[in-house]
Amino acid sequence: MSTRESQRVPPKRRPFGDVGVVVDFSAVAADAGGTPDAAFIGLDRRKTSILATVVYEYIATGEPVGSAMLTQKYNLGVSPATVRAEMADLEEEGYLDQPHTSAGRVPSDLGYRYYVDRLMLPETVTQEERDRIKTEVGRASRQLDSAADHASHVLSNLTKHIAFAIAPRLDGQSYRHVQLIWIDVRSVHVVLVTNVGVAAQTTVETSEDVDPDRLTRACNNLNRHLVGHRLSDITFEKLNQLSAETPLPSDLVRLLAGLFIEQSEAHVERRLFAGGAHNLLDQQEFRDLRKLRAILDLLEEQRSLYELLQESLSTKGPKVSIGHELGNADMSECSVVTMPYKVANRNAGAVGVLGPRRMQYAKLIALVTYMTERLNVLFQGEFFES
Amino acid sequence: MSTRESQRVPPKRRPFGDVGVVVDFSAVAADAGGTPDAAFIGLDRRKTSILATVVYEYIATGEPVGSAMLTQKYNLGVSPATVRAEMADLEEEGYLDQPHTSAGRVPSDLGYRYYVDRLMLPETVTQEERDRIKTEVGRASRQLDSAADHASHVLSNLTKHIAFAIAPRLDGQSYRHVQLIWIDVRSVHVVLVTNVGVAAQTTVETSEDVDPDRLTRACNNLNRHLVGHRLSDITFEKLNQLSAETPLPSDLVRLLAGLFIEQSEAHVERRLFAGGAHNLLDQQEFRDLRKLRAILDLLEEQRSLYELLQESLSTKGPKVSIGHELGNADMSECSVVTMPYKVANRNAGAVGVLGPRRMQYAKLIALVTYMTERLNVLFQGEFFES
DNA sequence: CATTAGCAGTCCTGACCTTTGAGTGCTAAT
DNA sequence: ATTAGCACTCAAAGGTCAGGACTGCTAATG
Repeated sequence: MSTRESQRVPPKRRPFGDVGVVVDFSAVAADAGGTPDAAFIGLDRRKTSILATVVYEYIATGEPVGSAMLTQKYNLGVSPATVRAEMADLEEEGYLDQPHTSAGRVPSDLGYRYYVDRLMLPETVTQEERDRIKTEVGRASRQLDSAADHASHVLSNLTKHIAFAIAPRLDGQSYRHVQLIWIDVRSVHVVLVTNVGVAAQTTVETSEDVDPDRLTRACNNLNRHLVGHRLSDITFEKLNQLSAETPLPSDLVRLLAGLFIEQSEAHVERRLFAGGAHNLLDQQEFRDLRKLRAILDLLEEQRSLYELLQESLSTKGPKVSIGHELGNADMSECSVVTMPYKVANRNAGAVGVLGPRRMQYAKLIALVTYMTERLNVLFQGEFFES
Repeated sequence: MSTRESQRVPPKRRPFGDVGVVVDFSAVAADAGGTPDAAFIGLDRRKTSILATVVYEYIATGEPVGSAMLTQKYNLGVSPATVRAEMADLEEEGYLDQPHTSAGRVPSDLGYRYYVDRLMLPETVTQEERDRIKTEVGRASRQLDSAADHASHVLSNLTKHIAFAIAPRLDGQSYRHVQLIWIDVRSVHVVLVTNVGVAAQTTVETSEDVDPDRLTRACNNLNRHLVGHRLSDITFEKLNQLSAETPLPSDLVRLLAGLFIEQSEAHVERRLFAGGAHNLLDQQEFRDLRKLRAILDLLEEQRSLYELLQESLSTKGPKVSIGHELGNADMSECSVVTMPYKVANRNAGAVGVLGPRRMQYAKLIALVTYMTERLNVLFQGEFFES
């Protein structure tokens, strides 16, 4: 029925084509794959198309979209009145919202969700984008933290949103080498190298005096005994035992243990990298300073972002969280795209992009996906020959 | 005359006392030291007092200050009309501005300058502030970059403004130790330790294969020959010469040379640490999003901040730059307080605070000064026994 | 009977006006 | 020299109003 309708009127311009819209009345069915109707759970074709068009248009313009404008701009082949009726239904069913009685419609969380899950067409990453990501990740070389740092920077630049990343967990990695560098009698610099690169570097103030020679011996001793072990297998007891042979300051042993094992809680702020907050200023939805504030505070605090990425660790592909799905009132006008990356074939970290709900989901998914692919390559293997 | 005036009227409250203002009609003269009139270049006593009060009040409230309000709140002992006349003079002479005909007065750059140079009373740092700075600087231990990073963080938290710092220059420091850590055949991790701590740590991708044993020998060779040298004395030629004995990949030699010598240009972004941009949101002067934008872009770019700090390297005490003095149209509504810190008794880095011109100059100077004192202590000496 | 033209109704937006009040500069009196 | 008094200015806040972009409803229609 509706399909016939849209074909009957000879389109003055290719329907949707001019504006690059992702879906049209007939195309939707085709895109749905084997069972066309699978795409339309709860919604008939025309509703689906209208929903897609509304979401697409709203993402593009940021203005509530009205029926007249829609029929005209997208050559829908039906009258505004019909579109209005459909929109009213879609609102009833919760896919659209109306800011006020005499305004157009705006997608609801559910509307965005439906769009993301079933309607939008995948986007690609341009060659320039690839290049920037590749070189930037490349520059991070084998420093695990720095990779996350670079990832968040380049992603925020490319997306013009806030981007964030966590450095890889260490527990899937294996011990290669620890270098204890004597700084002075009361401080030691520690560099931990795993099978994928430099995993940690930090300076400890010790409460006992340290002798340089003894430090070297202890260091050799550690390396002799621990090389090849998975970090998560190295217990505090084992370290203590090794330290008994060639004594190390207890602070140092504790620190090492912390590096190898604890990992999770204490290091939130050290492991999360975020950037691009200034991009929020360009988003019309954040012209309200209080909303802006709320988001910036969230960033500052880091906790929420960290948890978002942690959650995504257990997923496989990209994960989109829309508005209230984020479970945080302050973020109810935002969406987040996250995706885990692997170290030695195991999810070990994640990157994400945070922006207004009105974001280019497909594009961001493509970018985030490509970024994780590069990180996967960076971290994929054993770089040591052993 | 004017002094008698102010004494004739029995003050209902201690003049200026209640609001903690920094100066009153008689006090100004006293504070000026030996030659009282030295403080009043171009301005008589009463004008000076009024200027001081206007600046103080404006900094406190952010509202243009009018004559009536001033006489009343500060018990000046003269009538609003008199104050008005004086204000008109002060405006004439360029110390005050008037946003519009029917508004009160606002300090001009020149007004702030006069206030900062001659009128304001020094502020102190509270015990809490001391403690926070001390512990935070302490946590940085002997990592030079991390000290700058911590400094900018804690300063931005304490001041609620943007704070920034540059990591110390290396050229005054002397070589203690380089650790070359073999990561894989094509990457090496480099840790440079100087007489004050860990000065650099970075990973290089080499274009030639690296043999671990040879790397160790080369490393020992470097250390044997270079220990004790000032970094600025280590030339590219010398490195090449050493590398001839025990060959190192040319990339690595270049990197080392860069670490020791080049320092200045290439590393801007690596050496500047800034934080606290979100604090701008609370400043009423940045409610205009475009101004906010301009400042954030500046931050992003880093160049300007870096240059500000570089300039301050040649000064001794705290340096205050007000509005147009900053020489940057985008910053014409901001002021900056900077101060250098020393490494081994030589200016080697600097910290700064950036905020609206309407800032608590005395307080910020106190905080910045204390911060540099702590950094000086951290970096003051030779921590090695040699 | 799904669709649609027509229409009344809603309500945001922006332009324009008025009022209010804080603050000024001038002047004449002290 | 100082100040009380006064007319004047101008930003900010509030109120009114027309315009316009929508809507939902209804009756007509192929």
